[in-house]
Amino acid sequence: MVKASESRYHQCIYFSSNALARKIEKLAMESWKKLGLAPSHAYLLMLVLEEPGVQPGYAAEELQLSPSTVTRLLEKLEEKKLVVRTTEGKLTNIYPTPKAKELYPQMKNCTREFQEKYQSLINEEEASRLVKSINRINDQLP
Amino acid sequence: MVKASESRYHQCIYFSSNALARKIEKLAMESWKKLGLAPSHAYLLMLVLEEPGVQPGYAAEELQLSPSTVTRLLEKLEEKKLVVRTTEGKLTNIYPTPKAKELYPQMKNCTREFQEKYQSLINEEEASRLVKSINRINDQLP
DNA sequence: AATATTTATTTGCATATACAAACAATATCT
DNA sequence: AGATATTGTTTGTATATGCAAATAAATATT
Repeated sequence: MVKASESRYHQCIYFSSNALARKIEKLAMESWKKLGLAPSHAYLLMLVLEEPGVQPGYAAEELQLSPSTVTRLLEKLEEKKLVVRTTEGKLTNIYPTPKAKELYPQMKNCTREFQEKYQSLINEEEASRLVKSINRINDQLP
Repeated sequence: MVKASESRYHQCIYFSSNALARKIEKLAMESWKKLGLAPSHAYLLMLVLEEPGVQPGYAAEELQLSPSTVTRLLEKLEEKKLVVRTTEGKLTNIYPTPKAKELYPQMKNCTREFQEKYQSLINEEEASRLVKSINRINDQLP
């Protein structure tokens, strides 16, 4: 693999940001694999575990995903019997199943493992600066 | 939209990097829309225009995409009569069509427009620092 | 109260991307 | 030269994601 800093597009945030996201995604996938969950599924499920009854729209905001993506993720989590949705009028509430509750401690472990994994690869201080900087810029973007 | 810095996952690089990539992708899409090209198609096509005869594997490295993704992008560009592939043995060369060559100046404009657009939204110096920092970390990741 | 507007969620459709396997050709080794 | 390994590309299949439209319910307006 050509180093990012050697690619002809190294100065372009389009490539840098995409490449970073894909690499981090892959790292996260490794950590969550043992539970058979993709990172996005896992984080959504953790949100549901931490706030039972949470609504899809709120989850979408928290996870910075579109509502439709959250619907799709929920379909998968429901198939796996990890959440149930109850609809009252126009509102939907999402609840974790007992199976999901049992999984929670292992999920916390995966989170920790992921943090450890990427902090072993990246200088911790630089990583933390980077995240702050990315967040600041995310807030400036539409 | 909840600010990135207010989301419960604001400290997690998984979310930050994904959110950034999606936002930048959207910004880039706007710039390229007028030519009917998605950003990844556009950058691949520019590479082909700048290095006629380039091979898919090399393009994949430059664009930091997998070879199979490049194949898929090329299929689309071929459908649009913007590139042709010639295969000799196991090697493939990609060439721009005259139609693509005509498009080149407009493509350069889109690139510039995209740069301007995101630099109007983000403090230029901070953006440049961010890109450098992202590249450094990309190089540290597997 | 009837109509119009807004809000929350889901669907239909489309794009982007990758892994693993399949091919296909070339290079290496013996 | 023949067997084996390596390399470059494409396919089959799967995941992730979003936009725009469709639904459906709640709220506001007249």
